[in-house]
Amino acid sequence: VPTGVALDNPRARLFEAADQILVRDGVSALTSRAVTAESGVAKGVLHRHFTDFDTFLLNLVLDHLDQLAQISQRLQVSTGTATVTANVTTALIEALTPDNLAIVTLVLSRDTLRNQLRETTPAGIPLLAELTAAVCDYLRAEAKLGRITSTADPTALALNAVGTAHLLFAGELGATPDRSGVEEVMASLLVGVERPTIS
Amino acid sequence: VPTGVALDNPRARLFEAADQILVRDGVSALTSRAVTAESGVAKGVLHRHFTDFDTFLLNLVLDHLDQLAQISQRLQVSTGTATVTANVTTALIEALTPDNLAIVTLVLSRDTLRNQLRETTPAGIPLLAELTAAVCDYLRAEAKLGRITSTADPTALALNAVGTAHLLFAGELGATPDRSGVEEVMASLLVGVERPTIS
Amino acid sequence: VPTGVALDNPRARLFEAADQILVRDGVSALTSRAVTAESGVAKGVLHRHFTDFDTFLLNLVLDHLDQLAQISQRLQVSTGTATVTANVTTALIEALTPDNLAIVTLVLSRDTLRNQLRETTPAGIPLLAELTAAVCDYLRAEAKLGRITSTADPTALALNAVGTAHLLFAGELGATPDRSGVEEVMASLLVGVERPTIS
Amino acid sequence: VPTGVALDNPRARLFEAADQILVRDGVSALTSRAVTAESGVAKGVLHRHFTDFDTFLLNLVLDHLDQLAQISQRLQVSTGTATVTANVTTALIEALTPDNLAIVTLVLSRDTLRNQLRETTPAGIPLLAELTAAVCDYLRAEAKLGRITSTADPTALALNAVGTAHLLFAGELGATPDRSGVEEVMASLLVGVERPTIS
DNA sequence: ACTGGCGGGACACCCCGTTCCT
DNA sequence: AGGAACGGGGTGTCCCGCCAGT
Repeated sequence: VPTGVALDNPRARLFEAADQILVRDGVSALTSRAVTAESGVAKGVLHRHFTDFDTFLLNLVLDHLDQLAQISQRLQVSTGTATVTANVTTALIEALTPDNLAIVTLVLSRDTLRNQLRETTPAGIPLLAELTAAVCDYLRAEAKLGRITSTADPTALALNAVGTAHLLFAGELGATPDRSGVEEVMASLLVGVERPTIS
Repeated sequence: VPTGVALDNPRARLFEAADQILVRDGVSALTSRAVTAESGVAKGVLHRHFTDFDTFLLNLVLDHLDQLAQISQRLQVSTGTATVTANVTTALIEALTPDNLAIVTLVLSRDTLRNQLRETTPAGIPLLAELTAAVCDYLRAEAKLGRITSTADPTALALNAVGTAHLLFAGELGATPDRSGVEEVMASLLVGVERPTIS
Repeated sequence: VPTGVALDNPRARLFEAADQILVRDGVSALTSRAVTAESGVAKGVLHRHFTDFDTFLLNLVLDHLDQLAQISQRLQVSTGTATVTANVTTALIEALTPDNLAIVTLVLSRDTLRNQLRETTPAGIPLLAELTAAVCDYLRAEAKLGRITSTADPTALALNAVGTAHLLFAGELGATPDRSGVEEVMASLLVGVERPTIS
Repeated sequence: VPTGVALDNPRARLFEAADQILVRDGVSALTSRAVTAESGVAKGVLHRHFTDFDTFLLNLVLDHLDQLAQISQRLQVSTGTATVTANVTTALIEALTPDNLAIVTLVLSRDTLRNQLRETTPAGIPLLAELTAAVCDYLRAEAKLGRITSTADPTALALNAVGTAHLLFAGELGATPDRSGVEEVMASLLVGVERPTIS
């Protein structure tokens, strides 16, 4: 049943559909047909808005990178508030959603995709590298405020936090672990580093 | 083209070929044809030794799990020798080879494979979960010897070490990072935990 | 791009565009999109003036049949003038233009189109059958005038003339053969049939 | 139901299937899938034996050209036997089968195909041009035997015979016209040219 | 036991005819 | 009138599993 109406933000719709497929059926189920079928649009729509399916995937990752940038910004803004452990925990939970974890797996499993992302993420695993950098920046800011000890290495701590969280979150299948457990792990990570805020 | 000649240990040859393909071309290139072609063998050979390509992949992972078990054992044996940092570093470098990292990605990208591995690895990411458990056991043993503080949480430390190392190793593409860098990161992880050995 | 302006005789414009496409790019290039694009018109215009693309094609052929009817009439009017060979040659050259030859190929390659034309052309190949009938009528008229021998079979001669000319013209690709060559062939065909005009 | 047995002359099977499709369903129905389905063969078989579907079509035409060459040879061999009219009629009926007529239409409707055939058939319509040449050669041979008048132009006569026959045969849809009718037309064509054989 | 062709399915990409909102 | 979308189809390609020969 052909309709002459222009779709409302087709890119976003396709991205959303791709996310649902990734989380529900895994990376191997993410085909162009599956995306268009999931979003209830014609096959040609994808190729009208993206030159290639590979290009679509690349933009899908970039879209998630944009969302991650917003989380990073919120983390940065939270500097000096609450506790360092809480702030980092919040950011990790927000960042390592099933969507984003699936995106990470997608990038890892598609070499061409990863190669294309070498421009935005020259080193490390896309998304995780950016997240690590954001946590690192945040810790550096907290260090300036004196909320973590100056002897702590922000780079190592960030790598640590993200690596641990990734292992933790990716281990569960689809289900996000509850906040208290994550916070506990993060606290043990930052023990001896975080200073109690003096009020 | 000779026929009828029995191959010498075809399973090992196929596994080796699969590893080479994984490291060289990525998980998406690991097809049954690629495996048989890489090992210079007819397509039918794979199906004579494995009922299914999925079964082949499962056994490939199990093969790597066996190798990992040997590394774990060596780690356990090293208890009390050298330094904790050095021992953990050695184990991580031995365990997180490009081969094994590719196997991890392979498992993550193939849902059926991961589901089949739920029997051997009920929680966590296959290979990484086993590695974490091994490190945890090792740290517990060191704690008994008093080489790490009794207040340290071996589970959290192990998760930490493996998560960090995975992020570090998987970030590089194919190239293993040099030992000194890894040892540094592990040292910062174990700072305040590892006690200097009293001689 | 002005909108709302009624096109000047859109049917003729579309037909003309179709002819250009046929001659330039061949029958396989004659799609609805090509026609509207060639005539610089929106895709919907074609369907506003024709219920169907098949209907458009049918009317395209009928349009050429109309033009052919005018040629036939001119041939009939020429009875008694000049020479029979010259008159037939003129009609064939006028009729078997690259446009019309492409239309013949179009009809031959589209079964539905040919079936629809069974009403106007019950037997033979559309356009060629009509042309043959016209030549036949003309020859009969000349026979009445005594300009060709009464023993000649006009039907066979007409079939002959058109068949030969079709082979000759369709062999060239786009280029119409020069008149002298065609006249020569027609003369050899009518040798022993055409009587020299007694003045 | 896969069978490991190598197909018996797959090219011939595919050609035969293509012919059946052409005659039954027309040129527009001749797709690669239709060919493999008609011959009861897997899709990949066509691409295993031909690099391209276009290449397949080219070879299909060349195959028919080969068959035509055999007919031409039989015509040449018949020189001096029976009557010229009978021999030409036989050749035309054998050559202008529904198969070959469909092939002619196929070539006319596919520009790329025709362009590729410019090497074998530089001028004229493929198959018809070769047939015309064969008839011309035959007539020349008969002229040497004195069975047709030396004043007759073999080239024009051949063009005439083939053009007329093509019009006649292609006018019928699928059904070959009966021999007597064709022979009558050919006789009228050769009247005044063929000399009665003196016994 | 190994070899190599086949069956069948899926996928990306592309084109076509058509509808219909803006 | 213009242009986006739609559904269907076609091609080339890949991949896995299978099995008759060798």
